Amino acid sequence: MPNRKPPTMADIARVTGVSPMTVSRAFKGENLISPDTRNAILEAAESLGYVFDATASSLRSQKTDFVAVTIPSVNNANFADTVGGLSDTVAAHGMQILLGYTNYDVVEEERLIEQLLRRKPQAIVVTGGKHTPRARRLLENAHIPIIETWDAPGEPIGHYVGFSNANAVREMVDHLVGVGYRKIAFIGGDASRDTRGSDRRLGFIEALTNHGLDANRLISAGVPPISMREGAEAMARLLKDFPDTEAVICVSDLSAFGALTECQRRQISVPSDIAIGGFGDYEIGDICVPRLTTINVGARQIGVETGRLLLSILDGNSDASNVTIVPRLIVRETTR
Amino acid sequence: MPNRKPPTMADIARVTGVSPMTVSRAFKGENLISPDTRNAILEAAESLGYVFDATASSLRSQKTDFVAVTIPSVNNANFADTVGGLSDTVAAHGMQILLGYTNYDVVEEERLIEQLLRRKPQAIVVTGGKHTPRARRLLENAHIPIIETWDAPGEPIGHYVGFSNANAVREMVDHLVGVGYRKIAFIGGDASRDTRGSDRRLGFIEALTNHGLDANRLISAGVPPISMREGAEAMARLLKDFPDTEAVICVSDLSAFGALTECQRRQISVPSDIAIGGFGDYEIGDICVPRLTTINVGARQIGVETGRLLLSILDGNSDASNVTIVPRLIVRETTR
DNA sequence: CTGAAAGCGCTAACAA
DNA sequence: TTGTTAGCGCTTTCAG
Repeated sequence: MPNRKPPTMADIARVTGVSPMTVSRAFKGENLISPDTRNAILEAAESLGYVFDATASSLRSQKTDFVAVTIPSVNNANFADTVGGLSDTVAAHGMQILLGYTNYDVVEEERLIEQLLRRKPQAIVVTGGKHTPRARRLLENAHIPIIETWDAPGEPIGHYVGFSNANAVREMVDHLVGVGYRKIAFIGGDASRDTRGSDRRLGFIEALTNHGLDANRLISAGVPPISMREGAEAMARLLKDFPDTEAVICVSDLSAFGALTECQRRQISVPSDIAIGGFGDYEIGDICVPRLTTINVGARQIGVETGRLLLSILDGNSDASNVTIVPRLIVRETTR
Repeated sequence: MPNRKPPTMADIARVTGVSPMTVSRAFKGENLISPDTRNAILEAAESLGYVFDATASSLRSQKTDFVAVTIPSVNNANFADTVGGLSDTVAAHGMQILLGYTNYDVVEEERLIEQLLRRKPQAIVVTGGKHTPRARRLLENAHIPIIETWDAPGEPIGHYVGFSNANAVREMVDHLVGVGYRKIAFIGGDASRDTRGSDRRLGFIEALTNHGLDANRLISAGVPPISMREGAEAMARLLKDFPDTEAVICVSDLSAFGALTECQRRQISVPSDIAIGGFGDYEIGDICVPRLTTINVGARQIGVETGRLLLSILDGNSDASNVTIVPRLIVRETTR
């Protein structure tokens, strides 16, 4: 019958005839104790089925090697790419991501941040720059590096790795106007929840206004995140309410693809009858027929840069600087 | 100037004039101490900016409330749905997901499992039923509930919530043969890495053989996961190597959609010239034109059931039983 | 290169 | 309802 309790360093110490401290050193690194002792310890550990207890280590050393991360949704290729880039970058330094989903809701985000901070992460990465006052306070009081991503926040709490969603859309509007489109619409979600979506709509309105064009062709597709289906439904409404629309910008490639399918169902030709622009450069936009004009915001890059920034700060580089991502307009086949 | 060190329960105890134990009880629940004392403690905590230390709590109580989870890829809507369902289910009981990505590699999975076990999770959920011998041993020795998902493993380590990938594809083959298709192909990834993908290919071969049909139209689309683009490339190869193919089953909806776009680019009509079947019932398959015939495996349901099973086991229900998911064939427009 | 002592912040166990 | 004592398993610190 196997022992009820899992072995500890003390058990290994006893078996090997050394002190627990030596066992600890054996696990910590290569050159802290003699190679022979170390080998004996590691062998004993393996044969006892020892598993290092990160909880005890964390408590004593006050280092968890956790990085807390909040994203709006699990199921979004853009945020998944960011988390992937971040995870790969920090995992190389032995750090673990602690992930939570806000469901595009700042109240849920506050609850989540509180939960995550109890785990004593070494740093926290949040998506977006809008938080409840209490969430802001919690973050400020945590005394760990804080990185806001996917936004260039007006008042950053700590650092940020982001870009201006408004400017990105503005660039697309400028391009569309430049090639001759005048009656341009926007499909996005309800304004209140998704701040990045709102910023994109704002950029759209400002850009059209700057060109002296009407910015009243705004279709709300429901509560974020906007699905492909909601994009299709919004396109149906757009075609009904503003049948003379020449081009439409969608809040994401997913809704843009949905809008494209609606056109296909109605034998409306894209881009000759109507042009479509997306946002986010998802895989689908590069393969669908016709291929989607979109904006690449370097989702994975955001994660990688966030990881680098964070490691640099934790490394004592206190004047590590923010990263501003420059989104790239990618003109493909859904616009002329 | 603010205090350097964050406040502890001892600090709250001092301020409130009670013992640390009473403070601990105040955070634990409603009815352990008098309401007045509790309120005073919670107020003091808030004004001191206290944050509960889950690390210390975990060490002392030997309960981390972590659930470790390994999935092949961050960026896959099916696995994201599973994690979402699991996360929602266990979060209601105060548990936190600890997520890791194997990149479809059992060696990476082994490394990951070792890392995750150091955090002393209460349970571990792995995707798939194939592991390295050492990974198996680590899991068995962990003495926590183990749940294998997305597969009905031949030799389960602990519990499982899964289905037979082979049977699911078999069902689709039976349907296709039933409606008259005879020359049927399969597009999938390299056999070695993705065991679920291999099982699907196996099911394909067995089913065709059972019907007395040739099962030699096998196109390998590269290293898993197979992207939309790789699906398109595989379709191009299929059309070249086996131009008289009547129907093709793809290892996932993503590759199926890619295959569909390749047909669209070549003015090949689906399903009249060639039929396409997918796997996984991703959102895209329900909105693309024409809509994709596919198999729904209840990705989110797998997560929810896994969460329930796990909570039931942790609740002391030692004879909690495995869950076998029944995949549903969804016939839409890409097959006749 | 190795060891002894102490303690990280919390809570189990027992006592009042 | 509240308090006291001890200790979870590791590592910091200091000493050899």
